Amino acid sequence: MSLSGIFPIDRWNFTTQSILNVLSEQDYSDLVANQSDLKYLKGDVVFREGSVPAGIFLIRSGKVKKYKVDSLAKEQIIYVANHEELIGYHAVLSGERYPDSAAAIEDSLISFIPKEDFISILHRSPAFTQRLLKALSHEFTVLTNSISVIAQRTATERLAIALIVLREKYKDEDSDVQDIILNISRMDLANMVGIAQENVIRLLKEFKEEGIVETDGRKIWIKDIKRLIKKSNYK
Amino acid sequence: MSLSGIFPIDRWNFTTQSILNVLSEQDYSDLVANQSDLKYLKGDVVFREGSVPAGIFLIRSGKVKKYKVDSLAKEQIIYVANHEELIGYHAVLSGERYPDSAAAIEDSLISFIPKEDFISILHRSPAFTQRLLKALSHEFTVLTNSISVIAQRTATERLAIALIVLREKYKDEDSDVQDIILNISRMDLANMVGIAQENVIRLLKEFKEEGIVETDGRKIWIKDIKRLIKKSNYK
DNA sequence: TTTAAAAACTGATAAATATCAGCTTCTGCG
DNA sequence: CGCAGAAGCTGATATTTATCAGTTTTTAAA
Repeated sequence: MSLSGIFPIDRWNFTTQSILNVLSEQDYSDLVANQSDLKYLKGDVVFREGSVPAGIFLIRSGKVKKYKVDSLAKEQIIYVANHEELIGYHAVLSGERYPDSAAAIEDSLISFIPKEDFISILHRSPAFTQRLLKALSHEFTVLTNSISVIAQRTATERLAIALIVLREKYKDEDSDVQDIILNISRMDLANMVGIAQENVIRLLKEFKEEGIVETDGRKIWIKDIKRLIKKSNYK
Repeated sequence: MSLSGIFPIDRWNFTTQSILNVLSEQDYSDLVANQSDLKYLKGDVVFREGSVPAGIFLIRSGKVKKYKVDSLAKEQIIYVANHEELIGYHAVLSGERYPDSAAAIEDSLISFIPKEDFISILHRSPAFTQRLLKALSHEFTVLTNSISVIAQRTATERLAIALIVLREKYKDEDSDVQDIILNISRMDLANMVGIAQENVIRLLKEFKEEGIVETDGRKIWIKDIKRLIKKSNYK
């Protein structure tokens, strides 16, 4: 799962994608018995920091950003969740309010599962519980990684890392196209990397001049992943 | 548990301190049956990033920093664990190598519990598993918080927050002294806050001139927690 | 108690990043 | 299609933070 044999991409992704695989057919159908499917348009909020969780969300298709909003209205994106990922379950498990918010960054189809059903399956299936423990522990690795990078790396390195991670998320499984197109705003990029939006633009320009990326309007093509990894200065 | 009714201190602390309370007497004694107590001197490494976990650690007394070392040998402190806290269990649960390192920041007494015993109790006690799920979910809140603050706040605000959080950890439960003394090096502070050590010193000087802290050699007294919270600009 | 190493501290300067104001280009909607 | 609002872009400047090259103080070991 290592990208180009150098960049440890698995340290940047949660593994919630396969969580539900450990459920028996019966357990799975019980879990989703009362689910409701909802369409979210780009920008729509799924849940908001500080509110009380009523259940968990399973992303059927699309992409969702998890973020915190600072007192000064500055947004920090913590993670971008992909299709098949589970979100919003931490707060249910810890019995707290949501510590972050979630919003669709592209049109998404998301199933809502009431927390009672989630908890009931959790009590019934030790395998599911074990799988969740494993997933949460892996998340710890991912967040730990993020803290260290945000605190210690330069803006250029951080942007490079963000692009590498996003490339993986935007890679369509069944196509072998080399140039992956990222469909993400400069603003969202800035909020992932923790720098000003203007600086994202300037750094992208730099990458463009070096042939690492190409842009057309708001689209971003990754042209040279090898040099992007070099830019990221990873390990 | 809210500090001065303003600063949400619980968002900065893991809740592993009470994890073992849910165990029955039998389970607890089985868990610690093969434990070995070890003394760690200030600076001693407990485990190192990248190594394979053989068990978990229970801090009996003292304080331990969890940190990542960057490629350029820069250290980022992720968390400071206090007595009664459990560390090193994520890697056991996720089946990965340690994603971070741990080292004593003061002389500590730490019990090592073999991973087989930990996992066996985990399988035996659903209450323990639930408690761990809860703890891990809460950790998610704490790390999320850290990411947002490190990425978005100024050095002054971050240092203020670090001091508030440390004050809580250095507060002796059975004394009602107002001035809490922090026993932490400027370097460790710098590595928590993600700024240069020289700037920690300059900011501390500023705080000193404003009567918020006092220092004597490497000791730091928190004199005015209210103004420190104001400095942190929290919420 | 002396002393060498480590940690704390200082001022000057360099580098990185943010902010601001304005301009241009996209994009979706009537 | 045309148009308004949003997003992208640019250059100048301000601000923040890091780096460097020391000096002083503290600590712990001989």
